[in-house]
Formats: sequence, structure tokens, C-alpha cells
Amino acid sequence: MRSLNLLKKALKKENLRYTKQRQIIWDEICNTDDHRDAEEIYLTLRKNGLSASRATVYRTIDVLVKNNLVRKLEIGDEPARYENKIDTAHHDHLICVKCGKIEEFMDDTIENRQDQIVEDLGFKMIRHIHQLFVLCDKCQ
Amino acid sequence: MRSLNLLKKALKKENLRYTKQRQIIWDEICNTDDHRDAEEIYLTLRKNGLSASRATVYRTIDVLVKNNLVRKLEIGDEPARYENKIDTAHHDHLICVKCGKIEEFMDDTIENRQDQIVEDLGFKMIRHIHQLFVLCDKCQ
DNA sequence: TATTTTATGAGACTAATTATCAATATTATT
DNA sequence: AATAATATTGATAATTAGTCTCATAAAATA
Repeated sequence: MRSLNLLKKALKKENLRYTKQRQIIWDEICNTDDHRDAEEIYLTLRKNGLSASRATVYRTIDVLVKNNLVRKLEIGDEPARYENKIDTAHHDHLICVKCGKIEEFMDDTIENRQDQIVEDLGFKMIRHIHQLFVLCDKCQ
Repeated sequence: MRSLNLLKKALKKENLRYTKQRQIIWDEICNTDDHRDAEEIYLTLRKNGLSASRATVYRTIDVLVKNNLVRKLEIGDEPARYENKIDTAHHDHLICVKCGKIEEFMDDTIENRQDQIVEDLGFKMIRHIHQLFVLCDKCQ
């Protein structure tokens, strides 16, 4: 299984141990393409009879984000949301301000212009956040 | 003075009273082009012998943001930062991940593509966040 | 000026996340 | 396999940005 290897590789790289908590948290994040917050992930695990504490959920997600297995979505003052990066190319997000639905978008022109802006200033791009807050079709 | 009228107009529109606290908070935000958080603004006021409580600073900033006098910058999990919108056109931000310096950018091509993406989906744009996290020239 | 309404300040409260630390699990060593 | 060394976990305390409460103060109105 692909995601298993990815987890073990990341843990090895970080000199961290492979534990069943880290596995079930990673599995749970891989199970859906949702954008869930840490509490939702924690509660889903409990509901399924799997056990990991909140603290461990937060700690494990940090490792996954740091190792590029999970994308962290910081939306204003809401709790951060997470999605797995398995088989998904880079994308940014549209967020409905009314119903909270999250869609993804990707635009090469925007990506290129961004890079150009940073390069022209003599800076070095580390990462970017691009969020379009909208009223979705159903909420208008 | 331009900013005075703007404040009074906004307060009138919201059916709020004109008070000296609201005035000194607005003045303080207009004094610089920095991107400061609420605590920094509060502490600067105190240092200058002016008096407004933290609660009033937060409450007043909310009114200013709502009425388009102040731009709120939500940067990940950091405290929100604020800048006055006097005489400044729309722009987005470059943020140095090392020294925290904030620069501004604006690109019509990006703005147009954004609008197009939202329109194509049949959504309605409310606002957007576009932040480029970089290493600035001095931090590389 | 008296009365009504709104704003302020001090501090309690909230919520997401992080830190602490004793108990437990994993890995390395013998 | 047993033991020692080290890292992880879970429960909960702490932190922090921001909001809420409510008695007092200020402003608007009569």
C-alpha cells in the first residue's frame, strides 16, 4: 500500500518511530478527500473505535504536514483544515462563505505570475496561500 | 482632515457614536503604513499616553474593517494584522517567513484570472486572500 | 437638567492549539 | 529473550488571540 510506505519513509526521515497511532491517523486522513479539522479527524477515529488522543492527532498531523503528506489549510480564524496530498497536484481553494463548501482550483497563468513577482523582487518563494471566498452556486 | 470625515461617516452609517476612543484608534492606524496586530496598536496608544482598552481596540477595528477603512490581514495562525486603506489601491501581500517583513503586490492578470475562475463556476466573489510566503532579499 | 441609550474598561470566558510529565510502548543492547 | 535506553502517548494544564459580560461613564434626547 502506497500510503503506508510514505508514512514509514517520512517517520524514518524524521527519526521518529512507527506507531499504531501514527498509522491510524494517517489512514483516516487518506480515507477521504475532505478538508477536515483536527477535532473532526479525532472524533471520527473515536467513532470507529480507534484510539488516539487529541494531542497525538495534532502532533502527528504536524509531522505529516512537515513531510508533505498532508496539506494544511488555514482559513481566517477558523480551525485549520487538513487534506491528504496523495495523487493530488497542487491546487488552491474556493471557499463558500455561507455553506463552507470547499472547491479546488489551479491556474498555470496565476502560478507563473506569482513566481515572476517573487523573482523580480529578488525573493525566494517558500509557499503561497490563495483563497477565493465566494458565494457558491447553491448559496446565492 | 480626510480620515476624520471618513470615521464620522462610517460611524453615522452604523448608527454608532463618535467617541474619543474611536478617534484615537483610527488616528493611530492612519499614522503608519505598517501592518500591526491589535496588541501592537493597543500598546502604542498606551505608550503615547492615550487611553483605550483592549476590548475597545478590538471592537473599533471591527467597525473600521466592516466599513472598508481598514484592511485585515489574516496570516496563518498569527494574530491578525491591520493597515489603513487611505489612498491605497487593492493589493495582496508578500511575507518573509524569516524576518516577517511584509511587502505588497498587485497584478491585474492574476486579478482577472481569479474573477474568471469564480465566474466560470457560477459563483460570486466576496473577497480573496493571496499571500506569497518568501525569503526576502536580506534573509537569503 | 433629567432621562434614555450607547460605549467603555476590567476582567471572566472561549476555543484552538501547545506544553508538561508520568506511564507506556518501541527499539537497541546484552 | 530480557534488559536498558529512548521515544511516544494520554490526560490535563497552560497559552493565546479574541469575545463576552456587566457595572460605570459618556453621549444623545426630552
